[in-house]
Amino acid sequence: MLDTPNVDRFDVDRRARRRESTRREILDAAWEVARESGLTGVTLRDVAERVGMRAPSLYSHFESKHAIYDAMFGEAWADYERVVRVEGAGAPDDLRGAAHAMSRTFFDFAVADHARYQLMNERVVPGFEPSAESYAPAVRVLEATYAVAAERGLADPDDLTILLAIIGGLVAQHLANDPDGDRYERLLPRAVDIWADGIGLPRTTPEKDPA
Amino acid sequence: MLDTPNVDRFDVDRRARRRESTRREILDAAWEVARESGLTGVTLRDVAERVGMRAPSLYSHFESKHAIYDAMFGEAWADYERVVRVEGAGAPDDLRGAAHAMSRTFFDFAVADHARYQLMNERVVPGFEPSAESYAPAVRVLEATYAVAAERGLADPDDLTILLAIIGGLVAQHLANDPDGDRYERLLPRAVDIWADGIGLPRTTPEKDPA
DNA sequence: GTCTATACTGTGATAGAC
DNA sequence: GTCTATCACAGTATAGAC
Repeated sequence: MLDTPNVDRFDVDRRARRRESTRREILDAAWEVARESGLTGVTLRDVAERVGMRAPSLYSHFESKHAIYDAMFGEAWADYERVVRVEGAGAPDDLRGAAHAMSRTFFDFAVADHARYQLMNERVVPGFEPSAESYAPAVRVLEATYAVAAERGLADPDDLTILLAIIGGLVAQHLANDPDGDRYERLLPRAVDIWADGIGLPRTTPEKDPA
Repeated sequence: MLDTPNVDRFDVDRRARRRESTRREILDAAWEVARESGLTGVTLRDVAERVGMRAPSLYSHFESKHAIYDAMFGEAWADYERVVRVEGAGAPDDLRGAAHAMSRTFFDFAVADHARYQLMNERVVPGFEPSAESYAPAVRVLEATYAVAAERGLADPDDLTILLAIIGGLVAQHLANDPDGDRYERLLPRAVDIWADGIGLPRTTPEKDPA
């Protein structure tokens, strides 16, 4: 007795795939609710209803509400990582130009989905802290950003930290004070240039020959 | 009948004072809970218990939980306004020096009480928006800041907006990533100098004679 | 006006039947 | 896996004691 049941590999695959797709549906519904009702406006009952379930059934797929937030967090940063990889490919060789491109990319991504940005970068959900696994893409993006800057001749990594604070500060002001306007978006190029001037980068695209 | 009851002005005063002091006790308790359990960790039952009441009794003094947050919001900005007035009195005459002093003041005030900063400057409480009355001191502080900068020769007010974003960005990073450390505090002077250099302010305290 | 008791609705979460 | 039932806890509305 206690023999291996008659379940071949195909059944296991199918079951795993089905389970994955249910998780996907739940996450899609959660994103939908977050965009409509705000990040903290997400309720399990609302999410469950959109996938044709009762709230407790969600616990078959996620350990808790925070686990759903956690999966969303990882997804958001993975999405941003993809965007950075695509747009970063065509980034200018000079540090100032790269800073402009990077800040634009970040600002646009941030502003496109307020709830997503709050989840990624602000501490809006009371008890939530991302797991190491979900945090990984965020770390990768940051490390890649520092590497890109170093390649383009950034002397002090602290200066990049400051640039990131500048951009984050403008995004925060935008979301808090002028979410539908362009008051802070307009300041973005100026802010980046102030930073570039402030750390002594050359004004225009530098020529290749040093002599 | 229906004569004016025998209540003189003293009784009215005393009652008003008693009412005010009860409000004070409630607000103090609310601040206490906010510092201990986080801003969103404040519950009416917890606040009520600390002032020796039941939760519904708070409604005799505040219309709602948001009304308590609103009073706290106004109080926090009024406190900061007071700090700015005191420390601003001894502010340097040059714009760079004033920027350094101002950013220090703001950063220290922000970091001293995380819950207070979240209430003042981040959108952490789901449905809460400050009333016009509570918002007033915040507006006054901002206007005064722009005035101080203009007096010291700031050419473009947008540049001050950018400075404020820089400081706010550093505070946000501090609170999110290194609340007990000094990783971002250390960057503050450098960030302000980058800004000052970037908008073309002289390096040292300028001398009065232009020739 | 101030406070309490009670209760209503909605939340995340758990237990157990099917 | 999904359900129903239920729990503990939240904010808050209401009625009534004082």
